[in-house]
Amino acid sequence: MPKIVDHEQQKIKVAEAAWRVIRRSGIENASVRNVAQEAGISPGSMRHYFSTQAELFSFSMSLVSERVATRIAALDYDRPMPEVARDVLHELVPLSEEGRAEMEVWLAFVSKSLSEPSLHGHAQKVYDQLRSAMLLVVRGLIQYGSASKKLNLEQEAERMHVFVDGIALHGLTYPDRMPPDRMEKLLDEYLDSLCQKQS
Amino acid sequence: MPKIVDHEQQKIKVAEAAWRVIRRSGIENASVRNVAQEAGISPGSMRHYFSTQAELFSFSMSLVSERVATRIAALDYDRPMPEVARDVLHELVPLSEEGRAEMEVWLAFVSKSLSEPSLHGHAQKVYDQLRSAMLLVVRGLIQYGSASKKLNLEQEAERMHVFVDGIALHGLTYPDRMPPDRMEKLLDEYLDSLCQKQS
DNA sequence: AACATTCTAACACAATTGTATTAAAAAGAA
DNA sequence: TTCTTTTTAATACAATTGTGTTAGAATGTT
Repeated sequence: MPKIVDHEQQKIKVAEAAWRVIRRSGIENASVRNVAQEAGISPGSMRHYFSTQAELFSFSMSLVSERVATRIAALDYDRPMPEVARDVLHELVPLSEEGRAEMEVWLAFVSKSLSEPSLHGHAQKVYDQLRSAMLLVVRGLIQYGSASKKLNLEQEAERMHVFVDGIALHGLTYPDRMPPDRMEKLLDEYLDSLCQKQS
Repeated sequence: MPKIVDHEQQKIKVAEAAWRVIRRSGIENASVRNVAQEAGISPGSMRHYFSTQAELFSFSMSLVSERVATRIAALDYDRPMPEVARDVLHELVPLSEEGRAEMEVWLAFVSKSLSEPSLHGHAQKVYDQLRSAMLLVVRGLIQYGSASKKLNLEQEAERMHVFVDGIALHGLTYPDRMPPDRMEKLLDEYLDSLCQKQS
């Protein structure tokens, strides 16, 4: 039968090329041709994986959230909850170069989703997943006994969500003012304050 | 002499047209022609005010921050500090339709500034101005006596900055999950907690 | 009313865009 | 080796892009 190329693998390769173009030149320069060139294939060939630019964007956006979700799922949860919480939050903030790349691209897509209905659904889905993750973290801290049982779960999760995304945004857009060690410090102090509220 | 048109006023008119295009169709569709049409003038005529698209973007971005700054400066500061603080933070979050419009555009520009060096300087300048505003608020709350004198000024201002921008980001990108009344509640509770820390 | 100066509008240009079509190349199964 | 099917590459197309140029309209002063 035919030449067998891992179709999915190829799509990932192209999507990652799209990421690089978006980081380097902005999403408005992520044209079919530019992305294809970055991926090292011909534009006509790329159309075989993504018949439209919208598909490419949708897939590329999903791949970002999938990567982050995979990394979080791969964490070691067999540890004291405060440590786990710390690691989870660290994955949601651009501490490493890899995380930074993903989040720069993510911000570009979220920003585009404001005027691009086809991307809006995914942005919302990830938002809800993140909120669930925050809920798990807060609940875990309480059950573990390090945070007060009187905390309002949803309220505390919402605050955590807002705070973490605020840090991520600052880390992305003002890396000089908000370098990785500063983000870490803010997160650690935040978790400490959460755990030291009187039970 | 010549036909006298308020040059500055005209530039503002064009910039506001650019905002509308950006909100409606994204910054990648804010072409010279589209913006000119939205402004009700001819493209060639627009080039008289902005000889290049980069100039238009730079001016439009600055106009956003200027508007917000003006509104904050126009607040009544002759009141108890907690009230003033509340009003200041409320201006930094998309509570009204006008505020929402400005911040959607602002996010588009900040996102673009990641890959557009010509916009990056302004984003950074506004960041520093915001941080100063946060410092003023925190200092004010402490001097007024509603917040503890033991608070670390810079640290508390940084937290406030992160928290407020997180709320703004959520309000922008997920207005269903984070409607205005929820933002207000988060801000109010945050200020309350700040003021109730033991002195 | 005539003039000087600014603004306007239309067109031109090469470059790039998304999408489509089509013929050649590649590669595993027979 | 031969064949079947997928992947590739090249080209085409109309539309849109940013930026220039240029001739004409508008307007307030003299």
